[in-house]
Amino acid sequence: MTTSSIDQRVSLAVSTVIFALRPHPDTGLMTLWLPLVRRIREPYEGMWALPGGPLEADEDLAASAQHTLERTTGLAPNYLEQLYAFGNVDRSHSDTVGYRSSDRVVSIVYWALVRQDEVARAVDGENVEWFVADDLPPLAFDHAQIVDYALARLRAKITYTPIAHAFLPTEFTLADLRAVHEAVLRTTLDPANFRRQALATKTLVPTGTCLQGTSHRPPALFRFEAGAPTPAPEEQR
Amino acid sequence: MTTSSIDQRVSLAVSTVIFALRPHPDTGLMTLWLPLVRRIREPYEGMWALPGGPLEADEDLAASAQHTLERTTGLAPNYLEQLYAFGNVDRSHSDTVGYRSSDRVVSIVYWALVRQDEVARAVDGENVEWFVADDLPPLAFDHAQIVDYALARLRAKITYTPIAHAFLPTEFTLADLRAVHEAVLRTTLDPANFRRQALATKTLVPTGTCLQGTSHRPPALFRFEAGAPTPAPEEQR
DNA sequence: GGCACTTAATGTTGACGTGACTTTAAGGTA
DNA sequence: TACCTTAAAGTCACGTCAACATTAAGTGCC
Repeated sequence: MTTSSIDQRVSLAVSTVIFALRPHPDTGLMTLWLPLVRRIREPYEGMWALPGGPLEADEDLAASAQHTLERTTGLAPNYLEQLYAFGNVDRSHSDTVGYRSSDRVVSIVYWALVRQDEVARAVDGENVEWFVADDLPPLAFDHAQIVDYALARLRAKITYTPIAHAFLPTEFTLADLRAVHEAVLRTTLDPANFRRQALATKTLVPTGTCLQGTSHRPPALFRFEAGAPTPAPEEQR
Repeated sequence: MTTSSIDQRVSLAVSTVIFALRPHPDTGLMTLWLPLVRRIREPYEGMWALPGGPLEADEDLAASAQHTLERTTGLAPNYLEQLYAFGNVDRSHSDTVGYRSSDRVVSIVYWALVRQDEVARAVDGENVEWFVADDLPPLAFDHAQIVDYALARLRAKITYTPIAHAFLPTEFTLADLRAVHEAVLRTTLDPANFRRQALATKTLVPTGTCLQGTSHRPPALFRFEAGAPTPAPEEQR
């Protein structure tokens, strides 16, 4: 039915959408950011793209994502999950740009969350820059759609799974946790109701201590319940 | 950090977990079945495996899944969605069997649903056989885990998304729809409550007609609301 | 010290969804 | 006509949740 054309080969890449929280320069509000890498060769030379690279023959998929991440941005993610495998034939030149790559690329895309303090360690190198997730420049390939999908996934998953802690240090207040939700979902949440829901999940363990040094009633500190951070199905059992 | 060993290459395959409903031979109850293909070469020769094949260079991922499906089982799925990309290095010889394949295989796995009347068209060839999804023989590679994951996904998704209709013809009664849910989830559901929930989704359109020839009150017929059957993210927008 | 101010934490109330169950409707069959 | 079966609609108690109110516990200012 389908005869493979000789001048085209399928190669496999692993890319990652990495989310982090930082204050917005204008508003000062906590906002979702992600690091992008500037392409230094055709196609799409000079444009911004997701960090990624070819899959090495002796690397697991998730390991490949982590290695490229470490190599390009210096980041160690606190949460990593497979997003989707993008592999349509036309995706290299989907933006109607005249570029023609001889190789067809199938990208297995992961999405990752990093802690706020980890962001500080990030290498802001020559060709790596952070952008506001909801206000990105034009991206290479189909990476804009991929980011959209990752954003939708993050926003959906944070509402029914305790992944917000992946943005936070080991000890945090309920206000911290709520701030993460509000930043990700871009809404305000009722503190009282948020508390009730958060405590109902049973994934929060009170440390017994309170945060001191506030100019008001000191909030209780919590820790996230130990437990596997959503293992990939290949690692299950 | 990682030097690719010379004797190993990464190749890409697309496989599919196909679900269909048939009465169980013993109990007569509606049950989940899936077709498997007998392997005719090493590794795992003679064992049962998911239908699949190498990705052709000019084929989209979903198209590849559909083509292999058509080729091996003769089936045309009514629903097709990407499940996961399995690509760990050790997955070819994960069962401690002595087989050694020189190539490493990354499988992009889809899951599919076929209508009951479509199952009749299925080719029950020499090397294709249907099995009860929850009572499978030992499978080749890591396919048993893949099926488990697909089963979990199907059971989770049918509870919050209207995909049950993919098993049914265009017109059906609420009892038919409920029977699908009961077969997939292996439970009994309260008819009255199921009706309320089903109608609340607004995805069911009454045809106005009733099913005749029953030895009791004739049930109303419904049609599924037109609408894209969960497009893959690459096809969105 | 007393008061204003801020956030933490707890309580209250009404709307809504859901599971278990009951009642009525509409056919066929003995 | 009595009876059986399933369809379809209705009832009720319970739990969840958004919205709002109240109390608790600190700081800073006069």
